[in-house]
Amino acid sequence: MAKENIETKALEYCMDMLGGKWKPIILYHVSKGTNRFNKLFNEIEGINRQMLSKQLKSLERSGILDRTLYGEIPPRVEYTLTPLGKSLLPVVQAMTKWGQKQTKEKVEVVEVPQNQQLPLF
Amino acid sequence: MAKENIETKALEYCMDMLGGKWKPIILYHVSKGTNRFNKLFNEIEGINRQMLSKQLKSLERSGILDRTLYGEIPPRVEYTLTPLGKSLLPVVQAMTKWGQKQTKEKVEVVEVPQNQQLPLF
DNA sequence: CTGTATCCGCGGTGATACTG
DNA sequence: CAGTATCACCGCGGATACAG
Repeated sequence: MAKENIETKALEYCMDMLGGKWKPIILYHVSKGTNRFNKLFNEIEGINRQMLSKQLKSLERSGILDRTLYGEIPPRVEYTLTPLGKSLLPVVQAMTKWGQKQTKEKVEVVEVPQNQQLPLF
Repeated sequence: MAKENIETKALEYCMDMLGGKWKPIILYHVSKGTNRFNKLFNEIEGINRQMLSKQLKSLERSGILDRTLYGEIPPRVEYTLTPLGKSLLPVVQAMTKWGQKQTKEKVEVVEVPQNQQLPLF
């Protein structure tokens, strides 16, 4: 032992933040400028209010989103990315890019040659 | 409607592949060259055999891992990344990098200035 | 060595209705 | 407009034992 894996901890930490079905999607929409509850609710297909509320609260607790309540009638709430949330966008973007590539290549299944050693990590 | 969100679908697709507690961690270890069952089992702290088996099978079904069984006694199995699996490494790497940064900055909490508009997406 | 079988708790996820 | 309350399902994740 003794070799406590730093990368593993980092991955776990990240998955704690981004885990679940909705969080990356919410982050994406907020990053695009959608910041009000019902707007998010309408744009995110398949979610219901409770889920949206729960996930928003979770993201808020994690320090990824800020929630601003304006004391108006009718009430207005705006969600914005914190600096921490913004730092997460490259990750979301990497996931998006990968997903787009795959869903596209479903059609044009090209023979992918065996890649050589990737020097990642 | 009609505005079916491509990025959202891409994100969902990616989360289907990488979702759950263990998959990114397994991918990371396999990418580092650990490819035998018990080696993975020993290196991944906190997992049990069934979970490892389940996740490996799931990754195999997703086309992310290849499983090679050598007809030897005792049996030997090796897991390797498929091209699809390799294409996923940048995503895992992005998550790792983010997680490392955050866990480090826990100590040296510098005042982070308000970032200007990020042109992501 | 490399798994599978069985059993189970808990929480993520969800539909619906109600509230300030 | 922006949530919360309630109820329920289901499968992930896990402990332990068994198998080829």
